[in-house]
Amino acid sequence: MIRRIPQARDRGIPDATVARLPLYLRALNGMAERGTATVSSEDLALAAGVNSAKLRKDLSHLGSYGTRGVGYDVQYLIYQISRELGLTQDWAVAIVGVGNLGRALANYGGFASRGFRIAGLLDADPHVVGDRIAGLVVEHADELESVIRKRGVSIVVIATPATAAQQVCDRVIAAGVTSILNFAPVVLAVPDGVDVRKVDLSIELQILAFHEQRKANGGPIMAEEWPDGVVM
Amino acid sequence: MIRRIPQARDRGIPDATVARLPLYLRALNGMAERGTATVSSEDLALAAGVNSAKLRKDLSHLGSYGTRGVGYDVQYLIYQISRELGLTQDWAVAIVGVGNLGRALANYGGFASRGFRIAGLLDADPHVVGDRIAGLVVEHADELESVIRKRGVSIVVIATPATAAQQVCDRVIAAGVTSILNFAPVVLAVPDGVDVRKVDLSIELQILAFHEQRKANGGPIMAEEWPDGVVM
DNA sequence: TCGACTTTGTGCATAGCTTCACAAAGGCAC
DNA sequence: GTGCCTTTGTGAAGCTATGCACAAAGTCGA
Repeated sequence: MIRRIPQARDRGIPDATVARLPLYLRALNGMAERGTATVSSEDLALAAGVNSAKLRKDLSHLGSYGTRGVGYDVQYLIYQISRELGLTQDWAVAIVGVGNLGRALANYGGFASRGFRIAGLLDADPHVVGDRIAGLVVEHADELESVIRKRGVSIVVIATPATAAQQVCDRVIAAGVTSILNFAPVVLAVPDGVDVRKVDLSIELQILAFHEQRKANGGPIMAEEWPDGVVM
Repeated sequence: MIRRIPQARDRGIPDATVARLPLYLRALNGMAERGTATVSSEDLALAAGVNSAKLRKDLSHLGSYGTRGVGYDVQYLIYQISRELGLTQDWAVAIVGVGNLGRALANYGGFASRGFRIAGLLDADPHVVGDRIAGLVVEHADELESVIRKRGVSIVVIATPATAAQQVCDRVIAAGVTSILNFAPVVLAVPDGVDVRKVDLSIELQILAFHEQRKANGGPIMAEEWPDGVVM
């Protein structure tokens, strides 16, 4: 009865591998553009910023697509990874929340080129509704369910303020969506079977600050006590 | 001679733990705002979306800040986590690339409230230079080194197009910066001792698409062969 | 003061991920 | 063909992270 939702154990492709496949795909696309026909695991690993043994093991989870003594056919590998990731089909994506971040996402070219078609932009602010962004007219958030159903949206991007995120989340799940990309700084509560991925702009900075502090101090501040004057 | 740069083994705090501390901090801040004085590992874990044993083990790496039978003092724990992450000091951050994403970052309230002060906005486009965003005037990218040195910038956010990212990266490293948050879809090459964290808007969508495909098909497409008509 | 109750901190077992190192497999020159 | 060279794919080992389960440590009422 235990169903681990965000895991990729279906056919045994480890999550860590799935997370790196888009990286390999990007490196391969760059090579294809430059006309490279085949590539060794060593070179591809270098371009993707990983170690070559890891790359080979990752690819081996998809199948045996290399040729010993030669390497991997760039075009063929692009196809295989794309297929595995589900990028050979078209995904209709709706973006909820059209602030600066929503606009940045709507205009980001990296989506369309990978099979992600933006099928709707929605916002609750009447001042934003009706704006034309990236070729789409912003619709009112009230239309959320209807947009999802009519346009076959299967992935929803939440780029709303934190306060609205859970409500939007509940509604899109009720409308049948099971894949959500959340940019709002909240932990969304979702039922089993729904995948949520989270991108948090400030968490990354905080992790950097941690390392930067360590570099600067050569160790943590040793005063572990509560400083004077702070009320407990 | 092997120096693992992006690792946090300085005082033995695992990377996985460091990555979750900001999450706990956010949950704690919410509780503090609602006036909660103490919290159990169970409740805090619930709010942060992790399991309580993991939370306790994470916190135990920082020290023994809980009280058995009671829980954790919210204010005290906020202080300890903040200190460990280096958020009790002020960090000067420069954002390079003021497109939609750069603007979203500049306007994002989550930075200022955590000790990250935006000390500079830079762009290479003369049409953008001079714009006033979030209280700052956008400066020309030529000023990069001077802004970094004069304002004590220690963390740089790269929000430029992919083509400019490596060049910007090289320049900020030459100017002494060792912590970089990269939003451009490229793998940056950096020397030892420089931390790069990467946020990739399209990789997350691709991972979602993978899981969504698995849900839809109940397994991978079984045609593993190269489709007819595609040139190898 | 004492005993019942709560909750932390952690030893241990397990699962997952990374890396090494090498046999197996294919290409290529002659 | 044959033998050498390159590069893949993978077993095995080591490392990191997770989660259980419980002793230790504290609170609180009587």
